[in-house]
Amino acid sequence: MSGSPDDLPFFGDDETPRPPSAAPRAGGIAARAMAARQGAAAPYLEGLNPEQRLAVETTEGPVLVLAGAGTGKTRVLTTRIAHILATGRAYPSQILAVTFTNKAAREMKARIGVLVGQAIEGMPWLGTFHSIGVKLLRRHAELAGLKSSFTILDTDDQIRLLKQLIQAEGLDDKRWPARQFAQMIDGWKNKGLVPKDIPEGDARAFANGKGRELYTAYQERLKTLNAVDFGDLLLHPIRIFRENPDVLAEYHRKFKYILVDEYQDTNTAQYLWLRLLAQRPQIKSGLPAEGRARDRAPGDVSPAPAEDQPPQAAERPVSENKQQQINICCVGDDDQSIYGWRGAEVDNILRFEKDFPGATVIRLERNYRSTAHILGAASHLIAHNEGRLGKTLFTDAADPDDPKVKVHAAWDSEEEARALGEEIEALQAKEHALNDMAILVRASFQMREFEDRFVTLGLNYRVIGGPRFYERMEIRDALAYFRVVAQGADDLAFERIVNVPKRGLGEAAVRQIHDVARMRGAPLLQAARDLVGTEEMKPKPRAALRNLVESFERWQGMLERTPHTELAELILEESGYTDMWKNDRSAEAPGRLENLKELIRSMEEYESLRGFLEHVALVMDAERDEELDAVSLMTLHSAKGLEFDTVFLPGWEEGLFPHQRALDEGGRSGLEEERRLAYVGLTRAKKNLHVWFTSNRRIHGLWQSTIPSRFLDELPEAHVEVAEDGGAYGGYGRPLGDRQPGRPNPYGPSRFDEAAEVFSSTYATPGWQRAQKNRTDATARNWGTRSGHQVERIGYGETDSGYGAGRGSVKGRTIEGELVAKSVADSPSAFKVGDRVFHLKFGNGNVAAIDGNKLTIDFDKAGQKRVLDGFVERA
DNA sequence: TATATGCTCATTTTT
DNA sequence: TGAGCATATA
Repeated sequence: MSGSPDDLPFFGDDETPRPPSAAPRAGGIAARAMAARQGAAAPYLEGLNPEQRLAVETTEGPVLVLAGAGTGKTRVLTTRIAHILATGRAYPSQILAVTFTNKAAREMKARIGVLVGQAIEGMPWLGTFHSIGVKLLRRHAELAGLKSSFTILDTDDQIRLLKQLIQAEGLDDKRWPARQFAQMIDGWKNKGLVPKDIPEGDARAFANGKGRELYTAYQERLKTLNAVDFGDLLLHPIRIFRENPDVLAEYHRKFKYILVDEYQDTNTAQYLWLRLLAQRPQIKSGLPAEGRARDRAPGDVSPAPAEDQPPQAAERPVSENKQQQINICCVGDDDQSIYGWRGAEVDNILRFEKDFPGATVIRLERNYRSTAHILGAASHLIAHNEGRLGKTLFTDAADPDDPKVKVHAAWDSEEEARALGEEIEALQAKEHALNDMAILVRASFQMREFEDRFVTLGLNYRVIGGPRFYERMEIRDALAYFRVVAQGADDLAFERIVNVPKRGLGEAAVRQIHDVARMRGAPLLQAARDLVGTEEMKPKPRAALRNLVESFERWQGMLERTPHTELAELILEESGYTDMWKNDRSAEAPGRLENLKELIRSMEEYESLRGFLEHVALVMDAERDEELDAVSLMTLHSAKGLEFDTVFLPGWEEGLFPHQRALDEGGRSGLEEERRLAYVGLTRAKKNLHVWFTSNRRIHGLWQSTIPSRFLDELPEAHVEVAEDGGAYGGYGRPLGDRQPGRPNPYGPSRFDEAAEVFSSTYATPGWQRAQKNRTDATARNWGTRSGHQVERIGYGETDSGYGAGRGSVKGRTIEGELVAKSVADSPSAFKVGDRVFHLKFGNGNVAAIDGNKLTIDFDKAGQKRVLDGFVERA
């Protein structure tokens, strides 16, 4: 982002835009532009299908491209930019292109580079919402009461700050956790709400009604720290635009084309931000934000969010202003909106045509990724959602040999992992690269079982997602040192490392520094410097502090003349930070030292320490090792945008997927988002798709029986088959003997023995049928209600099959508003200590202890386990 | 200041 | 169940 010519002069390069008719410069673009104008298809247009081409060539006016999974979305976006440039419609700096992730931005830059050649000097305004926000804010910082050198706080800093504020208010920080409040603030900022705008109900909900005060105090504190959080990167520009029409007008003049990737993921703040930039006189009549009824969960009685208020004056189109038309093009897929829980408003994309009257809507439905079976399955599933813009993916590349989508059953998660591992090994034997396979789970706890299994098998795997490099403790500590050196006033950074490694500067010392800082209105480092010159501190801490302050001064003095990697290394050495880990005997210590080395290495790419810090604040991703051939393991969320030849989707059980919490908290729209998540999962696969479910899963340490996900039932029979290993219980792994032959399988052997048959006829087990019935009976209106307490016992031995069972009070699980499972805790346990019992998974054993419906059993073979009494019977 | 013990919580995650 | 956090304890 730095170093582009656009950074320095204010609007420098496009004060005098080249008129479209000007003679093109010799070279790549010009030649192509000529070609384009003369009607000969420019080379970059070749190979586009008609819809894609239309999306590329409809450069004027608002355009919405509904790009289904695997339909060449990125290609359209990049080609469109190339086209705009090549035909001389705009300079690179007149195009605003926003993405959500750095990865997407990087990819786009690279691809445009390839299309256009090096004739352009990069795209200064191609980046994430946040990186562009930083850029805007650095230019106009003073209008937000900041200095342009402001620092960007991450979540960790944010939480520490909030905690201080909560304590300063005299509130109990356990009753009112800073983390939770940080989330609330995020939520407000996602909606574009500053303290005075937040709904009264929200304001009261936190800290004995002090929510609003705390939010205000937080914003003030940020200002004094000359800092912003991620949300501010959008909010400040919005406010600046609203309050300074002249500034906004500059950008209106500047940006001729706006492109937005993943529009379905935009939140309200991003929407407002975009609309400010893209507003045109035409919008005047249909003020978009009005009368927008958000889909709410029943029972949500909080007042309408402020986003429903009419926009403020500054946003209103200035009709008399003869501004140029700004052409906005949003690309997205409403069916892949899976981030509602973090503020994304699917509504933004659903409403596009109203927001931008006269918009051209182009659907990309030709899929280049998956087989017809996979597409058929995905399309059929997603068709169960209401409120879609509607698309149906198709492919021309149908091959009769393509395998159908396979559904597999497993007894429990352990067997699921084992069977899946075998499947992978079998594929590997058939020369399939592990890199082409992925396991996509709903929740990260599911990964563990696979990891364990793969370790046993010696199968390479990689976890995508997980804790990020820059979030690791040692990295953040190191960065804090660098921050203090580069920006002496960074109090949060200073605080983080004053006593890391331990220098005897405990709570008391820090308190003292704080007091001085507050009294003088100076940063902590400054205060510390003053403090060591006085007698106020005890000798020991004073010496330690003096040493630290002097070190910082020394390092700051070296900042300009020492190569930054060298300086960084020196800082970590001299501060004792490296030694701290060298002396640490714990298992992670070597890894942490390795990470620190990696950090220094990664700094080499940057020109200076400051440049590096700027990058780090926004780019939180780490590269993956492409060399290794390994199976990818990740959540469904992190799989969006990726594709693999073979995809495994384990854990398709009610309660896990769709996740119970999504159902409880999100109601119908929660379910629909889960379904979109399933759709995302299915459409990641190019050739082979395997879906799994188990009958038993351990939740919070207790074994629970589960029923197959309703999503399985929403897959079309024509494209799905039940895997031949379907008798997985017997087929894979567990020897029959383990299962006590002759004993009736309490949970219903039919499911496993006749899996194939069973699946094609809606999983004809008793439990499933009952669930089915409940589902049919329960109307959609019942969402989220607690009424209709229907008691049911599933399986054998008075089993409680509900998630959350065994937790004491309310038991059972809601399926579309009906309780199908129930507690057995109300009734005294049918067992007593010493009873001989049998358990399906663990075999025979003796009851060692009883706690409500939870039994501790000493199993003959499996050792001591805790299980629900519903899972055992008398032996 | 280091270790022990208790308590709470348990989807998804970018910037 | 078990991880992460916070307080208790010596």
